[in-house]
Amino acid sequence: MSNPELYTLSLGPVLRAQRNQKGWSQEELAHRVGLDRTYISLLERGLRQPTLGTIVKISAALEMPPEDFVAELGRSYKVD
Amino acid sequence: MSNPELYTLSLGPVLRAQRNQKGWSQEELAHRVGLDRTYISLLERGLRQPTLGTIVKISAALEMPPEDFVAELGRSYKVD
DNA sequence: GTCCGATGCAGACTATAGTCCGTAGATCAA
DNA sequence: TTGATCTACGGACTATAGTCTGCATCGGAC
Repeated sequence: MSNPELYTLSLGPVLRAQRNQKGWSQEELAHRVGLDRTYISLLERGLRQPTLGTIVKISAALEMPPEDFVAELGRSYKVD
Repeated sequence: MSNPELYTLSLGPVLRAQRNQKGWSQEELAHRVGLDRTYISLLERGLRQPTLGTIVKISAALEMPPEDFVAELGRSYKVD
């Protein structure tokens, strides 16, 4: 896990795509999920690794199964 | 999210079941995943909320798709 | 009885998730 | 041009993920 900017790269784009599809701003999504607006920004840019609970809350707000996020992440995840 | 001991309840048992199925001790799993033994114990007892990266690493060690963990979690997760 | 591998658990610690300010630049409408 | 909305980003902060050490307990082997 040497480069924290690489191994969450896929989550951000998926999150952003889903959010845009709903036509929501980062602020609107943040409000619906109960997170901070700047944190959504961090997630979309792949600068934060959310906890499982956060993923579940976000996906609930987006009406998207949480497994989809994880499936995306797993796809680009490199172990060392 | 008032009670942190409740909303991760399902992950622990799943993790423990998978580990036992492999016939591994907590220490052996911890070593394979690259985590601390006591932390595996905390996870199995539902006292910690792992990050996505941690889930992916654990499921990789268990040769189990990470989506399965999340599916289990989502099933018992309560919003508020 | 003792020994040993496995687990629970406590405390003190470090790393990072997540919050809360504020500012700046881009875009678009009036 | 001005104003409004959206997003990137910084800094300082709080909450919690994850480590490390050590000790207690429980079973099973002997």
